[in-house]
Amino acid sequence: MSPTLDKRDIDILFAIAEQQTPSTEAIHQSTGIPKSTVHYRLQSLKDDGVLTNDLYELDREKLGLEITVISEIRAEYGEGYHERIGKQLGEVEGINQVYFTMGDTDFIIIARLSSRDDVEELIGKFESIDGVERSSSKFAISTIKENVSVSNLQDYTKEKLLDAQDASDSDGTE
Amino acid sequence: MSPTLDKRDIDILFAIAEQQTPSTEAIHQSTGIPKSTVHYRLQSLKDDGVLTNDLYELDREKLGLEITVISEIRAEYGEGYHERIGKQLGEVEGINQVYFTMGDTDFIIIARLSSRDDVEELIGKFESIDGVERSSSKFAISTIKENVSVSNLQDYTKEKLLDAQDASDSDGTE
DNA sequence: TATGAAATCAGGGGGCT
DNA sequence: AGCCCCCTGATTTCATA
Repeated sequence: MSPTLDKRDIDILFAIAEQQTPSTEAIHQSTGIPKSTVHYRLQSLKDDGVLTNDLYELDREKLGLEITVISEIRAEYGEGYHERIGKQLGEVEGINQVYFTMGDTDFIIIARLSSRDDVEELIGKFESIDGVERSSSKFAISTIKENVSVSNLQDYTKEKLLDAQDASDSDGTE
Repeated sequence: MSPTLDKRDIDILFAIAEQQTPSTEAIHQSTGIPKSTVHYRLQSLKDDGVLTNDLYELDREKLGLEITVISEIRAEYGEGYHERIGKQLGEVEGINQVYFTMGDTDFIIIARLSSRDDVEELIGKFESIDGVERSSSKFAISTIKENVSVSNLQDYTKEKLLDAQDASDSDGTE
């Protein structure tokens, strides 16, 4: 089932990462691989599901999502519990990442929000999920490294994002 | 300084997220906003730094990076420490995200690796960074939700990724 | 599968509203 | 700012090895 990428595939993927663009032309220029071959390989990578979608990277501070919350969640144990709870966590507005872990916590989630009120709301939301026992949250003072693409927008409603814009307009960040 | 996105900008961004493509044409079709206006708005979003780069989303399991490690790191306190340590953490091979937090830990990092050996190596690496006191790591059994783009490749060497491919070839995943 | 050449189509710019 | 229209050039297809 493994796609088994060879050196050429990896070269192409790195070229995309380095030049920050998936353009056939750019890949061709930096790797020397003929344009149509690049095209051919890219097609295979997409078919194999290695590359999924082509989306822009997004600056979430600029979107007004300036607060990063990292929460550890402990949940009741039972048949199919993780799956259901994990799924529900993923649906909570603002949650960008959900990891199911082993050890003393069951889930670790990372959320991006625009206000203190949102944080309270977030915690309220996941504590109200059936099976969630308790949670412990931390703020990230700063995000030193993280890549996120536009698809994360689907974690929010348009309304929230518009509110977030208004908020950052009036808070002197102008 | 805030870019102040209006409803139209948000609509365009959501269109990209929903259709999983940043194509001017696709955005035009789904929003009804004229092509050249879409073009104009996209340009502004790029100029403002809201949209950074256009990169593919990547399936890291398929790349052979099947292990997710989440580590909490405690570091010595001092002038400019976080900045330096955070930067060094970001440079460790395999680390995809670095958050600087408040509370009982100083950094939370998330790494993607391909083998047990890599995990040991990873922990060795960040514990050897000057100023790092101790760390506690968890494995994610599964990643329920997460978006990542090709730029994450820069967290690895080509060699590692090729090795990862070999490993998944011979482990019966074929 | 890989490639060169040819055809197609989307992206980007000029200028008017 | 918004938008129509045209042109350029990148993407994709096709035929061949």
